[in-house]
This record gives sequence, C-alpha cells and structure tokens, in this order.
Amino acid sequence: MTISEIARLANVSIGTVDRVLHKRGRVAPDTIKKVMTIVDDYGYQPNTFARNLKLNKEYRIGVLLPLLHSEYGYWNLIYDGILKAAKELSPLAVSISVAEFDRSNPDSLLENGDKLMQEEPDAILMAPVLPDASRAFLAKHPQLDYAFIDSPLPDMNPVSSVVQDPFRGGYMAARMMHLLSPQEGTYLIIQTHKTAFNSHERARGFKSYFTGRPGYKRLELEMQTTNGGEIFIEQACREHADIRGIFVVNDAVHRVATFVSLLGRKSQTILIGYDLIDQNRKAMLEGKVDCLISQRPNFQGYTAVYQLYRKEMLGQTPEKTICVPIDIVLPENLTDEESFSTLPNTYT
Amino acid sequence: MTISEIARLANVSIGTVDRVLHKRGRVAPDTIKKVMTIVDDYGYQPNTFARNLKLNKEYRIGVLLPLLHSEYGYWNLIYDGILKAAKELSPLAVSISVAEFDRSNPDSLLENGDKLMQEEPDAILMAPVLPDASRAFLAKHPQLDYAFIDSPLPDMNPVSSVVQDPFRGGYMAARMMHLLSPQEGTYLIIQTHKTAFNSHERARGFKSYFTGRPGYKRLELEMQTTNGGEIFIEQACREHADIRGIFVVNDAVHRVATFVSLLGRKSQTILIGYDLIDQNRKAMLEGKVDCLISQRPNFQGYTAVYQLYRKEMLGQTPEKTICVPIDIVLPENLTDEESFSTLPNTYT
DNA sequence: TAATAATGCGTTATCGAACCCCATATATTA
DNA sequence: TAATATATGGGGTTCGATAACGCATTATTA
Repeated sequence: MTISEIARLANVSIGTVDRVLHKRGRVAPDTIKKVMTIVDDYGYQPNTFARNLKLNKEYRIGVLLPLLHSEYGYWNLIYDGILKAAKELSPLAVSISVAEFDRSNPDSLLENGDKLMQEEPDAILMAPVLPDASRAFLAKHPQLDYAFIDSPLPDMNPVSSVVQDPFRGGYMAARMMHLLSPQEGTYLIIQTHKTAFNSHERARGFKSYFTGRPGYKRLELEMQTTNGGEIFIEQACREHADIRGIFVVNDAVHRVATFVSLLGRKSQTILIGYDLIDQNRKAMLEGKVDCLISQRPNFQGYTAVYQLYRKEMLGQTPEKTICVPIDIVLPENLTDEESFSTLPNTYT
Repeated sequence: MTISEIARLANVSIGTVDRVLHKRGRVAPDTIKKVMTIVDDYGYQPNTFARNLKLNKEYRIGVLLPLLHSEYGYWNLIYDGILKAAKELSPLAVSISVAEFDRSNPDSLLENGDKLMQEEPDAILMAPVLPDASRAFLAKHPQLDYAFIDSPLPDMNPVSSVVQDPFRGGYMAARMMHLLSPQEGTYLIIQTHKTAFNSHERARGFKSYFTGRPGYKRLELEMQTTNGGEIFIEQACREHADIRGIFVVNDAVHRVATFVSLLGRKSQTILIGYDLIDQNRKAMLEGKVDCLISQRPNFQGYTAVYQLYRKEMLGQTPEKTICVPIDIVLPENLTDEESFSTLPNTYT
C-alpha cells in the first residue's frame, strides 16, 4: 500500500492523501473519511525508506551520563553499548552527542545538559541518578522524547526505561552469599552512594533475605571515594571476628576485595559485588571476588538507543519498561568478554 | 557524500560514477581512478534509504528449525526471538519464511529445506542439529548466506554463529549442583539426544567438574521421548540410595522433576536443567526444579536475524561468533518474563 | 457589488541511488 | 574517404513520501 495507491482508490490526488495523513487541513470532511477508510482497511504504513530519504534528516540522540572516566567503570560499559548501537545505526542516519556530569553536583547535570541541548538532539538518553536535577532538566524541554537507563524516575513518561530491579538484585546477592558461605555470622554491606536509589534498594534487598534468620547479622558501612574507607573495613574486621562475607552494592567491589586480600582475610570472607568491569573480572580470576551480579550495562545502553530509534524512525511503540534480568556471575561462567564481542573460537 | 557530489568533484556525470561504483564497465581507466580516489578519500557510503527505496526489494530470511510444537519448548523460545526481530524489521523490508523438520529424520531436513527454498529466501537461519543433513542442504545452495544458532557447524563459513559453550554450561551446572547439594554422593545425568553435540558436551562438562573429587559419582542415563524414561529413574533411585542430584542436559527437566516429586524424593534431590520454557518456570516456582541454565534462546534467534539483516541491508560485517553467556537461574532471579517476550504493540 | 479571504484539490520538485537509453567521440574496416 | 563499430559519458526516469505551490471555487467583508 502506497500513497499513490490510496489516492487512486479514493479518486483523489496524492497531495490530498498526504494532507489527510498529516492532518494539514484543507481537505473536505467527506474526502478525509473516504481516505481514512482506505488507509485503515488496507493498514497503510508509510515506506520507511521513502520517508527518511525525503526528510533527509539526522536523528540525534543526546546522551547524558555520569563522568565516564571516573573510577566507576560501570558507566563506561553502558557507554560501550550506546556506542555499539550508534555505530550499527549510523547508516540509518542515527547519531549521538554525549555529555557527562558530576553526580556529586546536581548543578553540573543542568549545566552539561544545557551544553548538550546546543547540539539540538531529537531525544535524550540519560541515567537519572540525580532525580531532582534530572526532572528539572527534562522540564526545561517538555517536547523532547527521552529514555532512562540504570534506574527509573517515577511519575515521568519516558519512551522507555531499561532498568534492573535493585531490591531483587540485592536479595539475589544475599542468596548467593548464603550459598557460598552458609555458616552463621556477620555480613558487611558496603555502599558508596548511600542516597542513590539503586544502592539503597540493593542493600535493602540483601538485608531482607536474612530477615527471619537470626543467626545472620548485617553490618552497614559507607565508604566514600575520597576517604580511606579501608580503615573502616579493617576496623570492622577487628571488631567482628565472625564476618563471613562482604557485599558491595556497586562496581567498587574490586577495591574492597584487594584490601581484604591484603589483610589476609580472603579465605574466610566471601566477596560479592556488582558488574563486570575489567577490575572486577580480574579480581574474580584472581580469586579475590567470589560472585558478581551483572545488570548488563552494555545491553542497557544498547537497547535504550534502539528503543529511541524505533520510536522515532520506525514509528514503533517500545516497551515502557524493559527489566534486565539479574545475572549471576561466578568464576565458572565468567567469560572473557560480554556477549557484545566475539569470543575465542572454541569450536573447531 | 552523495553520488552527485562525487560526480561534481570528479567532473563527470552521476551515471559515470554509478558505473564505476558498480563496476559495470564502459568507463575510461583514468576516470575510474579519479572517481575511486574521491570515493576513498571521502569514505563514500551509499545512502541506505535511497538505495533500498530504489531497489524496492524484500529481504527474506528462511528459517529452518526442528519441530516447534514438539515437547521441546526451547525451539519455540528461539522462534519467539526470531519473530520479534522480524516484526521490528518489517518496516525495513525484512520478512521471514519458516520451515520445520523432524530432528530424528535427516531426510526431513532436506525435504523441508527444499520447500523453504521455493520461497526464494535471500538468506538462511538454521539450527544445525543434524550436521550432515545441514551440510548437504547448504551445499545445494552455495551462493546463499546463512547463520547458525543453537550450535556451530565446523568448517563452514556462516555470516554468524550465535551459540553457547555447552561444555562450560555443563561445568557450570555441576558447580551449582555442588553448591546446592554439597554432600558427597551420586549425581544422575539424563540425556535425550545423546548424539547431539550440545547434549554430549554438557554431560562432559558436568562430569569434568567432578573429576578429581572421588567422593562424587556420576551415573548417566538416556531417556527417549517415546519410552517411559521414568522407569529408569525410579530404578536408579532404588539402586542408588545416595543420589543427591539430577542434571538434565536440556529443557525436559520439568518432566523429570515432576516424576521425582511424585516419587517423594524431591527433598533429598537437587534438580538442574536447561532453559526457561514455561513448564520449567512453573516447576521452579513449585520448588520442583532448583536451578536452570539458560542459553538465552530468544536472544539467539533475535540476534541471528539482526546479523543477517545487517550484513545484507546495511553492508555491515557481523561478528563471526557470538557467544551467549551462561545464565544461572535460581528461584530468586526467576522473572515473570524474559526481556524479549514483550513486543511493541503497534505492529499489525 | 467588488475586493479579499478561505477552502478544496491537483501538480510538481525533491531526496539519492540505480539503471537504461542515447548522443557523441574515437577507432576500425571496407 | 565513407561507413560502421565501439568506447565513453550525459541525461532522464523511477522508487514513495513530503510539502510547497498554484489554480479554481466558494464564503466573507467593506
């Protein structure tokens, strides 16, 4: 079904059909009805190739993420996925512009968001780790489509949110902790961004697993990037001889792991953390980390880009929420690379 | 960079540029060189929209899979992923044709493959579970692009293979078995297609984990679809009082699980199997299955379709091998739906 | 009533690539 | 030398959607 076929069937010109389809007015009500009937009956879908050829427009996605080169490699994994999608979609006139912000400074989000808007993006892909600033930024551009990754932002209307249930992730981590170190004792929970939704929920999920198991105690600890959080860990280990495991709610687990190994307490301590960043991969291979929960960060970035593209370029309506499965990574299923790249050819 | 820009820069007509690009001859050697220099310098890429609009051709992918409505729901999950990709890509002129074959009958693959070829597909997406017949089929159509899912086919040259390492999967299953049931004893390994590459390798991986752990014994059992494999399980349970766990190398684990529960032996037996088909999901929720390994079947089908599309329509070079991570599914991270199950609701 | 505005609908150029036809220019042969 | 063959390149059309433009016809206002 093409516009000219519709025009022929309706005994009007293609210009009229076009005016009906785009609601540009100047068409008699009867003619509109006649055309729309045919459109509906035949299920007309505009030809994507013709449409985009004529419009001849780049679709630019503005990406707004926390500092990529911070010590939290997680954001780089997300960025990898975004880049991969952008590369695949570049022949389809999709491009990205990137801006970073300092997640410890809400003003930074607004400033860099404004800078990003100067590139005139058609949509925004962002991680709403700073809820208020994120809302404020989006409120300034009410017509803009946007998608969220990493965490949701309630009461907003994104094209799509690609997220993982953090409570469930923490609960899963606790289950693995229990499996890997069944003996009763104390578990240490370490956070770095205590106010962050994901961190908080993961810790809550972890604790929730052990509710009703009185033999297992939990001890919470906050560790800043800047301070020597190591001191507190050492202190906790001294004061609690029965520490069986440490759960770090984000990708910083390798730092804790290295320190625990240094203290010589690795053999009696199970370490569980988040995300397959290189340092965590390495720490796991060295036996310093026992289990990682992955939230498939590259998948998140990759998928969010595709969802925005499908909405805009193909006119499809993406799933409002894409819930990323909670991946359990143990040394036995730790592969060299994530599914986004080629693996050594073991099949010959 | 467009054809006409190249033409302008080279002081020739667009017709000449076109003849150079398509090597259709009738161009002076000097002109060819002049044009190609510009093409290379500016990195000319043909406009996908213009190209496909003009060619106005459907890209049809022929899908050749084992019977979808057999009791092995795994193939349906793969098919779901293929369908999802096909729906997303339908506005980009991609379509699929499906044929099924009986994996117990190699001739059936050839017959249904021939039937599929009558639809004149531009590429084939198949599961080479019958290596010889698959080779024979592909040999009949030497010019055809193809991709493999489920398992690889050595010495072939597919556009892409989307597979999981079955040895490693079996090894992982053993590790989980060991974690969930640490006590020494006997483990039962149940296969249904003993000759199948994946089955065999998974069993081998499982056994390999326990090599060097003399306290753990393995007992292998073959169970056909047709016979009452249950008899053998019952017999094995009678003869071996120390059976701690059962590993089923494919999605049939729910059958075994149901039977073990019926025998009243579930509480002392850990059950591990493959894939998130509905019955297994249900069995896990009911506590009849303890752990599942997922090979992300919908991802496999989905990705393979996209790889073929990217090669043909976008001229991209896909990864030769895409290795699917080994997913561990426990009741705690069993979600209601896979991330691939929800479809855009606009598609008609 | 004349001037002007509003309405309805058809025509046409455009996007970039593909491909065919035809007009020259040059080479070859009778 | 003239006729014919061949090499080379120019130009036009097509794919389908979009939107500007133009031309009637009718409605509204001065």
